[in-house]
Amino acid sequence: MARTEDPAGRERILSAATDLFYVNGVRAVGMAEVIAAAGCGKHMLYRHFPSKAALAAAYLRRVRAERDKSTTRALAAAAGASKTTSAGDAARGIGTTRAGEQLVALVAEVAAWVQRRDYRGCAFRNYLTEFPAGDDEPAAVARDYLRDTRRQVDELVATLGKPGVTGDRIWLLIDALYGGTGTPPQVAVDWAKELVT
Amino acid sequence: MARTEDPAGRERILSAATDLFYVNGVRAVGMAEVIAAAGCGKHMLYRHFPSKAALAAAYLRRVRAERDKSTTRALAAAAGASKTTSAGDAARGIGTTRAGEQLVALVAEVAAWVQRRDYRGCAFRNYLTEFPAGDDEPAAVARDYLRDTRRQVDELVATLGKPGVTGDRIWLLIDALYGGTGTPPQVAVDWAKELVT
DNA sequence: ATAGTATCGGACCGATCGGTCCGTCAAGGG
DNA sequence: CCCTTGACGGACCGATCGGTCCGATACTAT
Repeated sequence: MARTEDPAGRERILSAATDLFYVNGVRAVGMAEVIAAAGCGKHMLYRHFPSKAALAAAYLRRVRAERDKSTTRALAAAAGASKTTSAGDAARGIGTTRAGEQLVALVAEVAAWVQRRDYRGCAFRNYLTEFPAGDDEPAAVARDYLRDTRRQVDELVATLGKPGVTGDRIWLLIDALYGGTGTPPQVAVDWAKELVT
Repeated sequence: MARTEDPAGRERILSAATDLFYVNGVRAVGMAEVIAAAGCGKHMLYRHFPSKAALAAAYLRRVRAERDKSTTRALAAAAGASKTTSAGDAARGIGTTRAGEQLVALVAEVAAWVQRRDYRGCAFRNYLTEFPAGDDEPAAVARDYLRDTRRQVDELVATLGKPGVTGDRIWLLIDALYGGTGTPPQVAVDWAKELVT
């Protein structure tokens, strides 16, 4: 091999694709646009990502990793100085008051997320809207994310002693935040606080 | 003129386009597909709708008309046997208890809407997701709908004697319903009832 | 210095896009 | 009866899509 195999090549490509896909939508962005933004050749792109679907899947996985990290951090902070790393572990073995605080923290984390500059909706919901009949790899990544986060809420609510409708209501608030059309996100956070007390 | 000028031609085209656009997304549906589904020639289609954007705008206007009719009917029913036709008139001049019932009726109407067979999200939100930077005619129709319905909620809440946050919370429930990802819609309706009592 | 290899960037492919144009045909009125 | 009129539907247009291929280039290991 001659050069160093591409040190940050894949990262540059995926980073550029992430920005473009999220801001403009996956369908609206062509591979040529990604190549131009990444400053590489077609060779490099198709070496790392053999198709547009593979690139889109990597984009969604990247967003998911970012979301999971932020969520896990928020849950851990709400659980106190616990050294738990996975959300599932955090949900189990913590007192019910902790579970309530964690649910509020979960809603607050989403509220903070949707207030980011250039927030343009949930990347996973957006993808499923763009490809409603899609059964390809990125669609699976998107659906897995929604299923897993929904399960995360359910587990926390199960730890809490509240009636079963609380989980649905928390998830209602999260859905509202992700698809929000102007309502101040703090309203959802305050409402979640009332819900768990 | 020879033939009858096209009695239901425009209707057939718009009906076919509405189904295709809503189910598969505007971007994913080509004009040839609309033509095939409508069973007409290209001539007819481009006579009634000079461009795809015009057809998409007509599609959204059609959905809006359907939504407005259903909403107005629900509001009138909640206001009693009033003979008001416009939602704005219904909101004004009705007692505060009526306004509360109307807000619940509004949420219930959306809940019923999202439980329709083959519901695939809010057509207006979907379009804005597919064309995030769109400043064309259909985007304006979509944004107008969201703005007007939001204003409708605000007016009803103003009639009600509740604190200002109630309007945001009602709208939160409506946003959650439209972008819902599995939560039973009745949960939102029940929550709205608690909210206005 | 030279051989070898990885990258670049553009030519190129077939398919499809929205949109235009026109030859053909059927129907209704003089 | 013919003749006007309008719809059909396919040919066609330029542009763009995702994806392949290849010549030119530049760098590294020997």
